[in-house]
Amino acid sequence: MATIGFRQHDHGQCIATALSQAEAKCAEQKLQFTPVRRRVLEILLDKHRAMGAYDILDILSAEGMGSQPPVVYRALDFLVQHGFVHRIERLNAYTACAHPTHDHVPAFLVCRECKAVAETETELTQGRLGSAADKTGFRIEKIVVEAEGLCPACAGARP
Amino acid sequence: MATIGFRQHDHGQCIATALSQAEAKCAEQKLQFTPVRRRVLEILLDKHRAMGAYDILDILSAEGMGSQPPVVYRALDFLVQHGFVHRIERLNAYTACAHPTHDHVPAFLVCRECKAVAETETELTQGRLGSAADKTGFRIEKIVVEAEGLCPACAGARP
DNA sequence: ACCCACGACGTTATAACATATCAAGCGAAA
DNA sequence: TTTCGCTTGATATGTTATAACGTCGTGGGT
Repeated sequence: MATIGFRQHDHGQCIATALSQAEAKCAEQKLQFTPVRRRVLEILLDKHRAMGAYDILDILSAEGMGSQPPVVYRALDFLVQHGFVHRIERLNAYTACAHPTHDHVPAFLVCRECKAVAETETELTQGRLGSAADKTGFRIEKIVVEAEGLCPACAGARP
Repeated sequence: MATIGFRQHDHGQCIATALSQAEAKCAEQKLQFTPVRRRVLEILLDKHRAMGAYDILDILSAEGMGSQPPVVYRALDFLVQHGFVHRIERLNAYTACAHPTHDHVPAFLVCRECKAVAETETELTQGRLGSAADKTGFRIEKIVVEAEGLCPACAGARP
């Protein structure tokens, strides 16, 4: 299941697995996997694409789970903080993590046409960025890598 | 002048140089380096840090150069498009390019405390991101690399 | 059993960032 | 001189995010 994205897969299974993994991790770390948090993760897994906070909020509020922005932002903060969800800076949007079972520096391929997002991982930290940080005494805590371009489908549609 | 940032330098000189380089490049490519565009670049060079569009707009409007958001966004679009300015996705902010004379994939070190920004360059495009793109048929057009952490000053202030 | 500290959630309001649209000015090309 | 293209002016609105404050429920210490 490496480099998931732009490909077919058993989606019901994929959602169920991810949800139960999240549940397990929360139990283990004594985190509260509350209904709102669970539902937000479920929505992101289900759509399997980057979604804006307000897109998610629309769904939540249609289901009577809170209709104000802070509700969804708090849930997203929690999910991001614990690695279940990543924020795509380029889109101001959020997407479920494709490999939540281990720590990693995620990297994204974002289609500028259809906004589809594929997640992969990157080594980095070394290389020029790391050495620039060392030289200047900068202490890196987090790295964002996002590539923008055309996904196969959109490139095919108008090549 | 590689990896400028978090360091002392002759700032007046640095601004003058960058401005005249921009001017030259615009002349060469028949681009209009209009007063608003010039002033926005100058402001970013002067502050030498990431600034929000509305921070810049405040300054512009105090000087009578247009007081509505589109004015500054249009200028920023122009400057970004031609490589004089970079957008920092992590901050929804903008910063003058540290090496505008050649094409490059910029990478940033962003201090989460004081929002200072240092620019460096990165190889990338190869490595796992490139190979993931190849595998899936994704066509990369642009890459964003941003590291968040603590700059020397802020790390020193509370270590 | 009590209470109280803490974390989550509800709600209002507002801040911050960005764009659509249409009209007007102005210089260069035809 | 007319026309074209690009820049700017101006209004309105859309989108993303957070501040601030109150309430509620749970679980630990007494």
